[in-house]
Amino acid sequence: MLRAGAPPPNSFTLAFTIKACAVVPALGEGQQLHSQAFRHGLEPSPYVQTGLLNLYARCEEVALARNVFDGMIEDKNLVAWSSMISGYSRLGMVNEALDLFREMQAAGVNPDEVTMVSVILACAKTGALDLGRWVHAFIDRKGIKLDLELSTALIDMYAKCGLIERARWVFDEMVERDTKAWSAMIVGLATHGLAEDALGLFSRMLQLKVRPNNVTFIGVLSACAHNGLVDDGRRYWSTMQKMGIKASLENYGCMVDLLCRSGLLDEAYSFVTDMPILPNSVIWRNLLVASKSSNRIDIVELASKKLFELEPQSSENYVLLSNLYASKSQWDRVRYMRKMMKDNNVTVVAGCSSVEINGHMHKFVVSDGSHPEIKEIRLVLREIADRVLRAGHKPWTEAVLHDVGEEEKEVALCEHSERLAIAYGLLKTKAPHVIRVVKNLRFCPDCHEVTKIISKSYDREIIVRDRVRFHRFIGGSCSCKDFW
DNA sequence: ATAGGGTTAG
Repeated sequence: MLRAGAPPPNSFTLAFTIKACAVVPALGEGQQLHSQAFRHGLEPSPYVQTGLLNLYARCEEVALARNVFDGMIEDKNLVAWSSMISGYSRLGMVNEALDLFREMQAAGVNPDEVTMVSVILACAKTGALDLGRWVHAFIDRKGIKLDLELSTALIDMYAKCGLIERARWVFDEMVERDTKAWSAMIVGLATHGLAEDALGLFSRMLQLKVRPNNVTFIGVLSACAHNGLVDDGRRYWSTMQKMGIKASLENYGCMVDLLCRSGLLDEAYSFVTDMPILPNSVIWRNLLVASKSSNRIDIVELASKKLFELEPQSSENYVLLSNLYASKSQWDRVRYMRKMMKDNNVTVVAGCSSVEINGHMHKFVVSDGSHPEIKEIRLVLREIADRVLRAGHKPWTEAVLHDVGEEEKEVALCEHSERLAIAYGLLKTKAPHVIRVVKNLRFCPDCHEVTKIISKSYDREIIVRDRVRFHRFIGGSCSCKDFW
């Protein structure tokens, strides 16, 4: 790396090259620079250290980052704390991020705008609304300035946590807005199914001569897709080309989604086959789901073939196809999918739910017995079942899986991840507390119904929601309407 | 002369 006879690096040259590796990001090259720092005795330089810390954080190597962080024995500065927090946030490790944030203040270091962006990001990523709101209040209380980046992060956080009106409020308060700020707001409105607002905002953006980018168009196109605006969507697609914005894979994905939801399967199919770039698994999956209720066996076969080529290890695809065949009573094919899973050593990854309690996110997966308080949780679960039954409702939803054994089925039914999270929430809070559960996968209308009963019976407001989707589905590909 | 931050489909 370093030529013979070249002048030795100093803390300046090293810091710059490390930063270059961080922005790429290039882990291997960065690590070579790390050993150079050792060799030339430049390790103690705070600039080199924070550079390395940030490099590892951006490479999602949080353990390596932590190593550097812990090695900074002298006073850790604000930049080091912020970098470490952002490393946790990037990985969605919201508890670690917030614990560190608290630790930082205990150490007498005052956070600034940059620190707060990372903290807000962690809340956005995990859907931790109570925490997010607390962090926003903290920002106000400390008089931290809502600059362009922090405002954009707040808009995104509120939108992802379901408070679109708060997101709008932050947006309206901004004195200066760039493409990213507009995009965050437009995407947020689109996820909430507010097409009219999203598209209205987009035209205001154009009026004000702010140039949109491909992310802005993700918002615009998905707004159309969520609301069945096929013609508008097509028009915006050509607008995008006319503006000289190169469509990204995500933009193509939005168009496929638009056509699929509107029941235009043929058109979606030729759109995919005519794409100038290779479609990814999201696109093939969308097409597969859309062709579920059609007679287009050819599309089903091609899409599943592509899916298994692209993601042979993803259980999602096997389950999807297995359920598709089951819905058509093609049991031999269902069995074949099961066999394929076994042969390829694919295991089902369970969905998970989290619940916010006293500033921490507690995560649960289906049938997870590893929680230290699982005994108490199970007692609450039993009590819930009794109360729901007394209210005249079946306590558990029917299994979606088709050939699990009876015993296995019993467990799967009783210990839905969101049910565990609700039970824990009931255990840890007193009426009339709001229990907020975030589910990583979509939950079924039946769960919604049961949740209402639990809510009433325990005098607690219980909100179970999907992590990021807030719109109501329309069109042929999805039918789940009950989100809240 | 050096360091940490925001928008991305289903």
